[in-house]
Parts: sequence; C-alpha cells; structure tokens
Amino acid sequence: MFDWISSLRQSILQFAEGQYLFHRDDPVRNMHFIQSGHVFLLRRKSNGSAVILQRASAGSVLAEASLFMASYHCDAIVQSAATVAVVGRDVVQQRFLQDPAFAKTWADHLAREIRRTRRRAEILSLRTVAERLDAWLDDGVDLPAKGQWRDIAEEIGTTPEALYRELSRRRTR
Amino acid sequence: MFDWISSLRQSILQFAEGQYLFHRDDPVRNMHFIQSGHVFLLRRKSNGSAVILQRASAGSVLAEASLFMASYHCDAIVQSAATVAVVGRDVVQQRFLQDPAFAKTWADHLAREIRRTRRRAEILSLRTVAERLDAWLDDGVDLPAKGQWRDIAEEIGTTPEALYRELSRRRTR
DNA sequence: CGTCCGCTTGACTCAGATCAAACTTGGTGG
DNA sequence: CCACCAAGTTTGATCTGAGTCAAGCGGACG
Repeated sequence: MFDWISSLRQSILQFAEGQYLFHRDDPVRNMHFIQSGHVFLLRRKSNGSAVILQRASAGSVLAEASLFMASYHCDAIVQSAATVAVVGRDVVQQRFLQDPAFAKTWADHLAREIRRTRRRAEILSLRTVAERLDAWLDDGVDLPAKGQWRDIAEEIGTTPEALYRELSRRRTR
Repeated sequence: MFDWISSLRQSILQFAEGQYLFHRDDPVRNMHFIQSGHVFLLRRKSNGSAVILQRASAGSVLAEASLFMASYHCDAIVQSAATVAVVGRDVVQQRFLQDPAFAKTWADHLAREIRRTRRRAEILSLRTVAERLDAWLDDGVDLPAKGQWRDIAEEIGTTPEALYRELSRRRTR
C-alpha cells in the first residue's frame, strides 16, 4: 500500500480509538501513513463542536500539507483503532529534497488531496440535499452499505435524517 | 508575484471573458499562472449546471493539481479578461524533478491550496450565515470594501441578500 | 433476551432562498 | 455638468427545505 515509503526508517504504531496522534500547535515532528483504521483531522470551534477537515483511512497520508510547516493547525484523533506507520518529518523532508521520484509521488498525493477537497467544498456549496447527493454520486461512487449512511450525511454537510428522507424519496420514485 | 517561475520559459497571453483555457479531457500541455483577471475551474454536471472548483485570480496557479496528470478533469473558463503566464507542462515537470528548491516551492504551493480549500469546506459545513461569517472573519481577514461583498457571499455559500442582512444586523448591534 | 445503534417517519419550526421594489454609487456620453 | 445606465446594496414579504425533537422499528451482538 505504501511501497513508496517502505525504504524510509519508520515505526509501526497501534493507536486505540480516542487517542490523539497530535494536537493543534504541536511542532510537526512526524508524518503519519495510515495502514488501517480511521483517523480524523479536526478543528475544534470555540463552542466545543468540531469540524472534520480530513478523514484518513488505509492508504491516506495524515496531514500531508504539514510536511514543511512548523506546527499543526488542527488535531488528529483516532476514530477507530488504527495502525500507523510513523516516519520522522525530517527523514521525509530529506528524501523529498534528494529523490525526485519521491518528490513526484508526494506531489501526486497533495494533488489528489486538492482535487478531493475541492470537490467536497463544491458539493457543500450546493443548496439542497438532493443536489448534494447527486453531485456526490456523480463521482461514479455507489451508495455504500447501510451502516455508513451517517458518514455520507456528514460528508455532504447535512443531518442523517435529511439524508434518510432523500434516499427514501428516491427509493419510491 | 511569481518570482519562482520567472526563470522558466514562458509566454504572457491575454484572454478575453468567456474564452476557454482548456477543456475537460484535453491533454495537459501547459501550466497557467494568473497575473490578472479571473479564471474559473469548473465541472459541468450531468444535468447541465456547473460546479465551480477553483476561482483563480492574480497570484494563483490554475489547476496546479494537474502537473503530473494526463488530462484535465474540468474546464477552465475566463470570468473577466485575464493576463496569464503560460509555461510548458514539461518545462515545469523537468524543473520540478531537477531542482529540489523548486520542488519544495511547488509542494508548498499545493499544501497552501489544500489548507485553503479545507478551510473553505470547513466554513461551508457550518449551518448558519452568522457562523460562517464568523469563521471566515476568524482568519484575521477584515471585511473588504463594499463592492466585494457579493464575492464573500458566494465564498461562504450563501446569497448576497442573506449576507447583507447579517451585516446590517451586526452594524446595528 | 435485552440493549445499542442505525434507520424510518411524523410534527413543528425557522433560517434563509426567492422574488420584488426602492435607493446608492460610479461611470459614460452628450 | 447633468441625464442615464448598470451594478451593488438595502429592505420587505413570502415560502420552503431541512434542522430539531421525538417515537417506533429492526438487526447485531453480547
């Protein structure tokens, strides 16, 4: 899955649900490559509620945008028990600067994340649940199994109830 | 504005409103650095309506995520007459692969775009205009001059009227 | 077998989208 | 200099999508 980091000195760590990989304003010391489980990147608002910035699962690099930054600008919390390959930030930096092929792979990852996030932002700027769901489905993605509908609701910026209703409306039409 | 590309062979082109810089599925031949004017990156949905993926203005790289991609996955259309520095894609690629400092600058640029877009998605997932405006202002950005309020409304995913009302509410309180 | 969680559906309410009309401002041309 | 036009702003009236609260259902799992 992460062939392209296999040559980097790394440690494989287990994290339990609820653990933090890092907090906002922590200095950036490591890069995290998610092998299994789910880790969310989120920012807490003043009123206590949280906004999810990234959902990293198997194959994702967590907070890839922080490679050349001094400190994190958000928290990373484990959503479901995760296996994570942890690599020193400076190791990755050095490799980036010395190995053009690695730099290219890294840039590809950043580019993919840009496309994904832009897409999410544009879905969120649509007005109705129906439009958002259409746009979300336009990707060629199929509707996932029942247990994950709530996640989609969150992803397209609505409540589970509103999504259930829209789906039910489509079922009967 | 684009010191970091000044050493690349480029041509400065003028584009009129309504012109296309490229279409979806076109092979990627050039990178576009916007010097003035506005260019939108958009995807047409199956029903014909369009979703805006990026608003590039002075200082933006258009479709930076496509540097290593075979073809574009969206259209680029000029919104208001624009001056664009056009550089051969392979020139940028080569420079990226040969000059680590350039690669780092490019990666920084991608990372900044990720953060910006994540932040936009974060704002759009808030429920009320008041919350969105607060979040938007949280950046330390000041409210711009009157002529640009409509753009903010679009940016935070609401209508001009709704934003005007919210602003008027704050003025009298 | 009971508990938990996600799904379903109903009822109520409200923020904001939409439509509409008036006012401000800046620019253009006579 | 002023008439005129376009675009942005302000404010009102109306309507609706969806958020919220609530009650019931069904499958998974200890």
